[in-house]
Amino acid sequence: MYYRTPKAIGQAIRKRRRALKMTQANLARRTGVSRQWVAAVERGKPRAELGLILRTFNVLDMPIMFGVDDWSRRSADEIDAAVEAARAPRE
Amino acid sequence: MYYRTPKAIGQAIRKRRRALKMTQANLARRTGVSRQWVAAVERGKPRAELGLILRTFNVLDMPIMFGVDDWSRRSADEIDAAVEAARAPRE
DNA sequence: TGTGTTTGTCACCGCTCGATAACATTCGTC
DNA sequence: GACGAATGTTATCGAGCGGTGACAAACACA
Repeated sequence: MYYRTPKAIGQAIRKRRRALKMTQANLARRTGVSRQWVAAVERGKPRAELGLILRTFNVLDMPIMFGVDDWSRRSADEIDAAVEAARAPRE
Repeated sequence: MYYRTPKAIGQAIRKRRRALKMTQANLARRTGVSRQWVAAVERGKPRAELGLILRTFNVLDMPIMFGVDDWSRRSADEIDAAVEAARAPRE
């Protein structure tokens, strides 16, 4: 399972948080961010800070790793199309 | 291999970009960001936007997945200590 | 060495971030 | 339904983002 969008990241965070029986406020306190920030991120906030996201991952014990697709079999146009499809407005 | 800090993320992006024989300018154009942004992120910029980071991952075909540690075997204090150790100043 | 490319860094600007505080809404349980 | 907890949402504020343009340093190669 790969995660390519802020929305997917947010859903993963929420799922993991609930699995650990933590509230947003609890997670926020441990991470060192506001409760509102957690709420926004779980709902897919696209412009959240990378550093805070990573700290959230650490608190939830969900470190990331990379899966690498076979680049050589894809054309530049295919890549551009995939990127465009994954691109969301900044809202 | 897990990636827990902005610096580790930046190094992974640079390594992958070079493996694909792309310049920063080339990657920036495909991702839809400035060349300066790519340079800063590769050097570990902690407050970069999540959405732009994910678009960079997509362009480089390095989608992320999560490894999950065994939460039940770790105490809250251990988690707090690990988080504190991983926490970097915003610079 | 000389030339072009790639990367690092800076100032400026418009815009949004995240924290805080407050209030509304939904959820869970009785 | 009633109650408290959890979550969603908004306004305000200081601070920093990312884009642009510019310049210098580092690098590659003939």
